[in-house]
Amino acid sequence: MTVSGTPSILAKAADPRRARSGKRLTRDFYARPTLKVARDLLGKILVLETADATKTARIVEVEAYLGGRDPASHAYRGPTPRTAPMFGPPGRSYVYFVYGMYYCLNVVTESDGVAGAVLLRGAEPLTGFGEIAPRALAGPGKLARAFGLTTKHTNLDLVRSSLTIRDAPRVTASRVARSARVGLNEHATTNKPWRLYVRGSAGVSRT
DNA sequence: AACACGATCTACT
DNA sequence: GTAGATCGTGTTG
Repeated sequence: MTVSGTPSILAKAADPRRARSGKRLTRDFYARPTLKVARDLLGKILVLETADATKTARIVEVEAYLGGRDPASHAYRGPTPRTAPMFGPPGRSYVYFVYGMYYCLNVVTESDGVAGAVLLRGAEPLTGFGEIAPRALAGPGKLARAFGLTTKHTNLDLVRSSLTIRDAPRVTASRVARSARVGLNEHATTNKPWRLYVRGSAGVSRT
């Protein structure tokens, strides 16, 4: 921010939202308030490089999970072995196992020591899924399964590892929709509209 | 050591 | 719309 409110060239160059399509998102992108990171992750490209292939998909649905003040967050009651990544440095992965058969991928936000994460809930496959590629990865379990992610992929550094996110053009505000988060216990009052998705995308789990 | 349950998905009525 | 699959995790005893 500048004193006048008009972004200087330097401030603009430092803005983590600025488009650098194709390049890895850097640490400063993740080291921000969770809701802003969630919003800006829409349209970005999730990438996993393996010996076989490089899988890529466009992120179209996310949910923000704030730490200590968010009763729906795994981090609400303090760190445990499972949730430790949420309290660690930004730009890491947090993968957890649910319902005895599914994995969910999160991106860790906020500064080191402050809990926060964005759940990746839906994506549009782009490359690396073979001839019979699915048309959509709608739902966090399906997304993680399509990428072959397990708890072995938790706490990986997205800025340095083979699991990463590449920059891509920002989704326009008119195409972004918000709703309450999915699959939470009662606590309707605490279920804020922190689910963000791209209107009309096949990769969105529900509308 | 035992227990209750979950940031889900699929199949079936 | 509802039930069943299936097991790691956190909590309680």
